[in-house]
Amino acid sequence: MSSKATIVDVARECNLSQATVARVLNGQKEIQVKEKTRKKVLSAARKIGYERNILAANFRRQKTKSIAISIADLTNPFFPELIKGIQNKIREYGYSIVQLNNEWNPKIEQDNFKYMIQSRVAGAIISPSHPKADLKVLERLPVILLTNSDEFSGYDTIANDSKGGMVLALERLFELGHRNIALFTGGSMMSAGSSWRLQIMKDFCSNRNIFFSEDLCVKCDMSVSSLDSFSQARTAMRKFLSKDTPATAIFASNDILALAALHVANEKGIKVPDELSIIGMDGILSGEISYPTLTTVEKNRSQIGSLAAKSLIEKIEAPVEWQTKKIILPCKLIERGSSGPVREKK
Amino acid sequence: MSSKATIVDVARECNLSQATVARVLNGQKEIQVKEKTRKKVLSAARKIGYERNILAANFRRQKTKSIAISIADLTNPFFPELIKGIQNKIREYGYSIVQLNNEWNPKIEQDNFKYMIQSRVAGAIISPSHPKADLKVLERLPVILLTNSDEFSGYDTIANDSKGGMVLALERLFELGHRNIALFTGGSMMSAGSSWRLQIMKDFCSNRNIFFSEDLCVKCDMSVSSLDSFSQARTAMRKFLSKDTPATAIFASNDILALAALHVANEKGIKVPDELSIIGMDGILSGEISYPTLTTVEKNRSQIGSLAAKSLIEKIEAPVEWQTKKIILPCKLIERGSSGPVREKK
DNA sequence: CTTGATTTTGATAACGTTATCATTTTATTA
DNA sequence: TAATAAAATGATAACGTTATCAAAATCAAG
Repeated sequence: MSSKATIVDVARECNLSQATVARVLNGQKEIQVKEKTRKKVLSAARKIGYERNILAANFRRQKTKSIAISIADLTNPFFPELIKGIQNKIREYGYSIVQLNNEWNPKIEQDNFKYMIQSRVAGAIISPSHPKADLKVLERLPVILLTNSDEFSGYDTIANDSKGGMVLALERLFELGHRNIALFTGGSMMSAGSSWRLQIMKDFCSNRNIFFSEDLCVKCDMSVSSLDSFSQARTAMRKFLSKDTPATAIFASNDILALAALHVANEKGIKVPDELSIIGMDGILSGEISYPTLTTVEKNRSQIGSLAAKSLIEKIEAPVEWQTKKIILPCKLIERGSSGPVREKK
Repeated sequence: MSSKATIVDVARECNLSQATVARVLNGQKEIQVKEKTRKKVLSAARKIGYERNILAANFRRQKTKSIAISIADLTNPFFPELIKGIQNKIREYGYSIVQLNNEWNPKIEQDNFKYMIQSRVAGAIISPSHPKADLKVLERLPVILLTNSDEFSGYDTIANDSKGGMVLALERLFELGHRNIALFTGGSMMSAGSSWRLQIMKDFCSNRNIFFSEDLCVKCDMSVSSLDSFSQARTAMRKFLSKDTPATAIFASNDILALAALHVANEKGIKVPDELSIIGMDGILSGEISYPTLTTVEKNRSQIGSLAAKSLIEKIEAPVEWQTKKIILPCKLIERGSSGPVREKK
């Protein structure tokens, strides 16, 4: 006697039609059934151990209460909190998460898209693994993209205002008296590169009339593994320091790079922040427990997740036409131990 | 003309029975159909844009190709890599992941268990959120637990040999000349506490005939948030140092605690590892990028995930009786920058 | 060519729910 | 109380696949 009891069994047990039983057990709104019969049904259901067969329900409705999350790599510190934000939001609405990772492999990503369609997920939240990810397959599926790339016009997107965030950090460093600011960037998988960051840097420096040279701009190879990136950034930092640069501050385009710079500074006995200020970007855990703790431009991943989930569910359940939305969230500067006022170099 | 084409449509298109079409399109082994008809079916399917309806297939079979992962908190650095390991393994077998988090809330955990049953997942990998988690609902579901708690006899379990790992660290410290080793433990959600660690410590010290006192044993409150735990552990470390302890080394039962100790040591100008060796446990990313990098007893989470997935799939697809397995994986000592030979204190 | 074995194909009944009507019961009003 | 409206329940047809068995086609051997 496994969990085989069906709605029909319950109906037989309580002498009611299966339609009525269905209304009580799986009906949307609690309307349209008498309290007395409801009780009768519920007790019968409990008695014979009825468990709803979601498979049958999904099949009949031709849709599920699942939403797919497609990301490249869960071990990227960016994602877990994001997914947590999504999870907490969708739980309220009774949806569950199908987790799809692609390890930066476009082929796997494509397969995952196809799977979403075939398995009739209700919608998807996608962090495209490369700027030209092919979303054609997903035509009719409600989708929210986690990106601010221009490549995806016509899609709903949510992302942080990285440009604004960068300016936030630069302005703060300026305020603290820094006039020689280095820029560490990593050409990531997603962004076509670091060109826009360089542009912002140039603009910023010329606006404030402060020194800038290409020497202050360090390009680090970003790998798919945080650890490899860290190691490569350390090498870049060592090389940078060997040039005896006049920089009193570093802005790094992500926390891993910033922590690498911090690590080498510690190694070389350079006092942070007294001799060198470092600001990163993202707000990962490691930056909160490093020594000193890392000042960073935080991207509120939990909030992004939560908003993405909310938008997606609205889109899924929207009765009428949906207006494409592009949400850009401001970043927040979190000042911790790695930044401070500039000090004269002896 | 949405993705409505069914197997019947394909059958009509190519003048074959739907049974034959089904055999070609969704049949398990490629046997039992002529090459000529196979071609005919495939081209017809492509022509009218047939997409398999997994919902219908799942319903008919009364089972899915999904496996559930139930954990407490995805932002715990322990889990992402674990899930990655699972994901990579199950992809080979065509399964997908339903991700269920419970935020340490037993009620949510229980709901998640129920959902697993109702949605007919093929199996589940569960990290119980507390030692007495109620698994009765899951009776007939193939399940692998990620725990080495004794509470779950009769279940398949996989976990690292934490006890052996701890001894590994202690022995190494002894080898390096340390004779005053402090123990930092955090009463976690799962383990009934740190009592067994204390016991191992006592045994170890008495075996080697080295000094031990309760003063060398520091209990830190572990919170659900890594950051809170970190902060509480820092307080504990400061208090510990204020007692001017003779300890030349610290073994911490997890990396967050170890990093907190390291952080305070840096703060106080205590040279690690010259004046103080610190060894943690887990092998989280933050320990690889801290300054100095953290020596730790690594739990290979990716391997655990991969093994759990493999076991689970074997169990799911096992035609006959399944023998309950309890797998305990050895830990590995990763020596990095925070440990070294003892040095005479002046 | 026949016969029998084997491979390939066809016809059709589930799976358990939800949705759509039709029907009955109850409530409301004149 | 009759007539009507409203609420509650019942009967039943899908949804698209897979599984089972029966039928037809092909092959092998005498």
